[in-house]
This record gives sequence, structure tokens and C-alpha cells, in this order.
Amino acid sequence: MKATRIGGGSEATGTGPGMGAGTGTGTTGRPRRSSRETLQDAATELFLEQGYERTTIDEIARRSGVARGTFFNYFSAKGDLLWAEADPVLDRLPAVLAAVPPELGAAEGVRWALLELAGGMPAAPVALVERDIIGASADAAASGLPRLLAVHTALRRFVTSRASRRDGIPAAFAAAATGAAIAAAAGWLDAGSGRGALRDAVDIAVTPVAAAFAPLLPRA
Amino acid sequence: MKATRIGGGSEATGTGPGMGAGTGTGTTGRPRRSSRETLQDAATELFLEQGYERTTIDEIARRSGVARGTFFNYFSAKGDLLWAEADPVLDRLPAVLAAVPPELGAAEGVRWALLELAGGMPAAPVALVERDIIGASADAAASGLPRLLAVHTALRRFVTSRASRRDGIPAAFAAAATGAAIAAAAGWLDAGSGRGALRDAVDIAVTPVAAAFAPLLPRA
DNA sequence: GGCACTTGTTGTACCGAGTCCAGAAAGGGT
DNA sequence: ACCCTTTCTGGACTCGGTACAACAAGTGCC
Repeated sequence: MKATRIGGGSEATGTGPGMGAGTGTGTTGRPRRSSRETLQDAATELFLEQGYERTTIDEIARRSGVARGTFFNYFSAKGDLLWAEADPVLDRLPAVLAAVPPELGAAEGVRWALLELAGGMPAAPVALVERDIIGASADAAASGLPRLLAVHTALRRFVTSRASRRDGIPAAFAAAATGAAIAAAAGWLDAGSGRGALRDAVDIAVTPVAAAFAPLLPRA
Repeated sequence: MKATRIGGGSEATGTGPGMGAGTGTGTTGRPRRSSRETLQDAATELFLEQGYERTTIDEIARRSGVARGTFFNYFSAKGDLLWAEADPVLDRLPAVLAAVPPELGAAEGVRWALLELAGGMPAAPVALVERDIIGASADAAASGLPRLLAVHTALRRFVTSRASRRDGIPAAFAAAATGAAIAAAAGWLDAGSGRGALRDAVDIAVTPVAAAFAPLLPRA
């Protein structure tokens, strides 16, 4: 229950204690009165009404007709509300990296995995559909840091495993690719309704980075 | 006194209210009893003794023989203690970018500015000389986010001003360069005592990124 | 129906970061 | 002496997050 959360990959994405339906024995114990979506909806309402920072967990719980403590059965932090849709996709990154076709080099592999991930992102992810919410609040932005670190860590591990190189290049490439991908995602969110596929935006941003580092990362 | 801190560039680097010595009229009002260094030293001691998270602002203030509230006259947040040496350098970035030789393109200009900045970084920056302190703590890592955003914002502004392009490429390049530079700095810190110049590490990491994006960022 | 067992919910107490503010201390200038 | 400016102090307050013990509400078994 500590889970320093720094390189783990956005734990607590599951459905709180017990994982709801579909876990082993299944249906024993007191049934859940609330649900993730209930809290999510209340929170989104409040965020749109009065902004992220000015909304307290107490209000969210009260509007959901639930005790404050119960909130933390479903979300481990206030900021997790903003990543409800994105987290399941991000959590797939290590698995996707493990599934990278073996004929690809480290750089192409990273690009492949990021595009794969972007393709799986729901069309309207995150409660921050109106991204002004997160953009305007340092607190909200801070909730993105663990995700950023998780992506970076996963990529770095993959790169160092696939390319035999011991200097700073693998980490630099991982960080640069992470940055490019996130910038693409941010721009895609900012583009609003008329935007195209996230995958294309990520492609445009990541491809040059991968191309630049590919010759520097010889096969392991 | 609000200073949302999200795109500003690590404000509150100055010496609290009044800026100490050297501001206009100079020496009027009650003289400062404590100083930034006093608090800094007490904090560093405590961080090394018991770690960053387990050290409270109360303890730092008490060891410095000062009231808790006084701490916030000198640092606007606990995390700022970790960036005392680095912040003044980072704050120079906008000015350095403004001084980029006009014959350089956007990509080369970013590289030039980052190298310039890295060259000015003190040899043992940040209280996190032993970076385990920050690496192990999500809270401590979070204090780096505003700095990261400030760097990214400054670079993005420079790139969009110097290269006429309206799609996601400028932001992607800014983010990739930021990531590469930070990865280099992190690796340099991890290298410990036997490390070379930060400038060289940043050079190695940023150059491929700049080279990749240079052809995509035609002169304005 | 009654019993154990499991799990979710509640309420409360607690901690630490950060804000706010009124009032006291410590100077300088006149 | 008396103003003026600035810092320091101490306390009250908000909010996010943790911990925990008591209670509620189901299931399965006898």
C-alpha cells in the first residue's frame, strides 16, 4: 500500500479493493455502493463548474452521496480523476514494448510501440477533455508527472535492453521520445473537436527523433 | 503573490520580500535575522540524516532557530530547497535564448542556448547532490516539474518565433530537446564525483535531436 | 433462520504543506 | 521622541492524504 508511484506505471488503475467483478472467487462481501463512474461524473461536473483546484475531494464525495474516505477506495489521488481513461492505455506500454517485432531496432521499436499505444487511446480521453482545466492548474499538471516518468522508464528499459550501449544515449533517446510523444498528445488535445487521429500526431512528432537516434543505437 | 508557477520560470528565486541587499533604497526596515543559506544548510543536513520526505518544514525552521512561517519568506515551497543552485541558472534561459546568434536556425539555436546554460551550471548544483534523495521521492521529483515546464515553454516560444511553422513540430522539438537535456543532466548527476562537464553530456544528448529537426524547421 | 466470512463504507483522528493575518520586534530617518 | 518600513512570530485555517476501528451488507454453509 505504499507504492512510491515513481516508476510503477500508474498503479491504482484497478477498481479499488477487490477489483470489482471478475477477480477470482468473484462475488463475496458487501457489494459496492458507489462506482468509479459515479465519482468520475460528479468530479467532472464540479471541475467544469468551478475548476480543478477549487473543487475539493469533500465536494466530490458529497455530490456522489458517499463518505470522503470512500473516494480513496476508487482513486488513490485527486489527480487520478484526470487520467481515468488514459491510464489503462498507458499501463499497456510495457506489454506493448515486449511485443515489439524483434526485427526492429531500438529506435524503430520505440516508435512502433508509441504508435501502437496512441492507436489504442480513446477518442475523448481523460476528464480533461477541455484541457484548460489541466493547463491552468499546477496541481493538475503535477498529476501527469508520474505518468511521464512511467513512460520514460518503460522506454529506457526497452532501449537499454535492445541496444548495447552504456553511455547517456539510451536515456537521452527515451527522454526525447517521451517528450515528443507527450507534446504530440498535448497538441492533439488542444486541437479540440476537429482533430485527427492521435496516432498521426504522435507519428509526426516521434519519427524524427527515432530517425536521429537509430544510427546511434546499434543492435544488442 | 499568486504566481501560478506553471509557465513562469521558477519565480521566488529571489531573496524573499525585499530582495535582501541591492534593491533600490537598500537598507531600511528590520534586518533579516535568518538567511537563505542558513535554512538551506539546516535542510540539507536533515535531508541527509533522514531523507527528504521525512523532513518537515517545521524541523527545518526549528533547526534554523526560526519560526515556521519565516521559512516561506525565503522559499516558496519545500521543493525549492532542492533547486537553490540550479534555479538561478535555469532562470537565465529566456535571456540566453534572446541572445542566440541570429544566423543560427531554430534547432541550432536551441542547442546553442542549452549548451550555454549547461556551461553556467555550478559544479555541484542542487541540494540533491546525492540524487538518491530526489530519485527516491515522488514529492521531490514533483518539484522538478515546474522547472521542466519552464524550460519547455521557453524553448517552444523561441522555436515558434524563429521558425515559421504552425503544426506540432515546434512543440515536439521543444519537448524532445527538453527531455534530452534533462536526461543528460540526470545522468550527469548520477555519475557522481567522477563526472565530466555537464555541457558535454548535454551536447551528446541534444545534438541528435537538433540535427533531426533542423531540416523540419525552416527559417522564419 | 443463524452463523462465520469477506468486503465496502463510515466517521473520526491525524499529519504535513501551504496560506493568511494581526501584532510585535528591529532597525533608519527626522 | 515619533513615524515608516520591513521582517519575524504565532496562531488559525484549508486541503490532500493516511490510518483505523466500528459498522453494514452481502454470500455460503449448516
